[in-house]
Amino acid sequence: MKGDKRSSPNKIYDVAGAAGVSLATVSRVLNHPEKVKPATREKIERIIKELGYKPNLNAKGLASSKSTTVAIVVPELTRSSIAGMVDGIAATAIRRGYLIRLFVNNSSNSDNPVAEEQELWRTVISSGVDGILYINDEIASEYIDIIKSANVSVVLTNTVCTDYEIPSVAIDYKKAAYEITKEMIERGNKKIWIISTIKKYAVNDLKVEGYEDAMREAGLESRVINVSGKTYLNETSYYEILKNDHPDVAIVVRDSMAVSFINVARQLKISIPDELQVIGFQNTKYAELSRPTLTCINTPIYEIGEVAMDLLTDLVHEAELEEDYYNDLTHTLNEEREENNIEIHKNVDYSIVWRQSTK
Amino acid sequence: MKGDKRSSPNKIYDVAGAAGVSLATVSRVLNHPEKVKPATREKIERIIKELGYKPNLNAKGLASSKSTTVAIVVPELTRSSIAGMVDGIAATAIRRGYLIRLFVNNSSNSDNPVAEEQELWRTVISSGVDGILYINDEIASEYIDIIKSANVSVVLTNTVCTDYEIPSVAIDYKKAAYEITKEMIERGNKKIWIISTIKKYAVNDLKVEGYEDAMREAGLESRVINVSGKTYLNETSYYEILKNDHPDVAIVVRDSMAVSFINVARQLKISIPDELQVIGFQNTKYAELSRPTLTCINTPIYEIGEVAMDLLTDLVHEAELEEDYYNDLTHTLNEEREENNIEIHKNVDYSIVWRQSTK
DNA sequence: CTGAAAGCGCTTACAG
DNA sequence: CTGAAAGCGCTTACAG
Repeated sequence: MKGDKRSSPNKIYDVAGAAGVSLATVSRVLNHPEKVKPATREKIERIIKELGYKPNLNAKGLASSKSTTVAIVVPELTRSSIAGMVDGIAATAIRRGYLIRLFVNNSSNSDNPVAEEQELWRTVISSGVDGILYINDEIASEYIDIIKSANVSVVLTNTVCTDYEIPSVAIDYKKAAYEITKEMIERGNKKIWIISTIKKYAVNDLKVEGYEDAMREAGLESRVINVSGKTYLNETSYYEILKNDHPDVAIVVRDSMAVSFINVARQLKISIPDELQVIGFQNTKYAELSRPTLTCINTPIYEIGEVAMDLLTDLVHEAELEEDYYNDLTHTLNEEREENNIEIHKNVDYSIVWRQSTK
Repeated sequence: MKGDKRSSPNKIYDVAGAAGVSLATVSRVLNHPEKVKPATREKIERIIKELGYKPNLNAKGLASSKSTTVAIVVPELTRSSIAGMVDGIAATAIRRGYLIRLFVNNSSNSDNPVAEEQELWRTVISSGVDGILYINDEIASEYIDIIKSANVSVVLTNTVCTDYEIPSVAIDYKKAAYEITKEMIERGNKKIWIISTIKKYAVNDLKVEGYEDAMREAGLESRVINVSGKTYLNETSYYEILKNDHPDVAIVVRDSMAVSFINVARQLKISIPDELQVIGFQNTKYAELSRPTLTCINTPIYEIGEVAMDLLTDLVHEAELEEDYYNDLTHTLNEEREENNIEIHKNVDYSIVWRQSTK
């Protein structure tokens, strides 16, 4: 018969019994240790350790309506850069004592993406998390109302959104593209192209805008080329383009696409970086394994994850304090409420890694 | 004042009230619909939809001691192949109605890895999940006892383990290495090397074993070269090796390492595949972006994730049925219990993708 | 087929 | 500083 050796976990009652106190006191040691006499507290802490007691999260969540869990909503993890962001989030979550509930957002592959994603938001919100980190290219207005009417903090993580009220952490891709373009112009290059994706990604649009701004300022003509993100498709496009003409500099919105571009150029005997310089975005391992190695805008996605999780945690704590404040009727109505000083929009700095594909 | 527009979610009471039934009936519609009269059921289902009612998971979990949540324990997601596995798991989890709790296992970076990982296991188990998917290179015996004494199903996912009692889903790396080595021998190659990692990974040891078996069988001499997994370190090693000598075929345990190897060989004017053929494991995008493109053992990690989650779900259901059976005292003691027919060890097939790095 | 009621394991005002 | 007790939102025998 199964289950014989299966030990059922210790309850808070067991700890209380072993310590000779009531379960209320054990609970206090766990949640408000400052309210418990040090001697009692230390004894209970010792027993908790001895028994390996871990509170039942469902019970705790139900009683306190806090789950110490945040949701992460991501598109596929294999999508470049998502995994690194989640690693950053996870590391910070552990540090700040939160568990993670993972939702993979597959709505873009659905027949009815809007309905599916609204349903996803409802599922996420009702799953009882304290906060939500949303990662995507962009977020559509259809979901903003759902977010605002829900009683949870949300941080948009590297996700383009026009609504200023929703907290966000991002990289300023437009500025990055602007600056690298300007730098290449200052180095004497005039014929600079940008290579983006056929499929509209808000993030890539920003890069194109930054590029176009720099070109316009310098009185140079922009050329935006849109190709597939898939290697086996874009190589054909690259070939068609490069067999006739090539720029001095190509800025490519993803580094895997930049490596394909280099491969095709080399096949056509276009010398890199002498005749053609190539710059990618992201700085994944592709850049290092390419020959010549690829110069990149390094976008610190791990750090984005960390900053986003830190911000979310701060917002959750803030919301709890606020709730306590309004539940506490002892203060007078006109009493000054301490200001919320959390900056809800943060940018993480990018850097440039110069390698062999530029001169 | 914050919170004005925040709507508090509907409770099961609200649904019951709107439908004119007791909350027990609503709960039955949710959990045992066959026990409710169709007319009543349909009415309640309609109201649930109208109200957008979602049960509180903490309450549900507490009352039923089932969380419909599984834990995934992973090393860093950026580690090659992990993200793909998690995507496979997540897709299957949605299909089978489970939520995911994500734990990133950082114990290998700790001062006291064993203690830290034991603590992690306790945290995972006590978090009240119905099942656990554990992903790693291998699992040490220190944790097996914890697993066995816990009241949850665990599936080791692409993780080497010598204990036969713990369910697992994997790729037969040893067989894959054996077969590709044999194939290259049959094609007339004699000087075949395998390139593995300095750091011991159980998964890579299996590949080396398979290679060595095939070489021994053919009466050929094995040569195992261990280098760093990091591109900027292994390129130096490759250079030192290749400047003196090179094999007919190099089998490399990771495709990113194989691409580095190709890059160094080309730099030394060793012609690929004419003088040197290179084969990698995994078949990530690196293989496609390499020049020449890289022949690979394609290890279907997404499918591993799917199969593992399916197996876990089956085991969880099985455990529930079993529990019901033993709780139901109406059956006679000698009555035949239907046999558990779940195969707890599954292998997922690999394939070979032939590209330009072999002839 | 349905409802009243106990109970899941916690937290937290409240009273002392 | 501590304990008795109510309550969080569900599930599920039990009785009808």
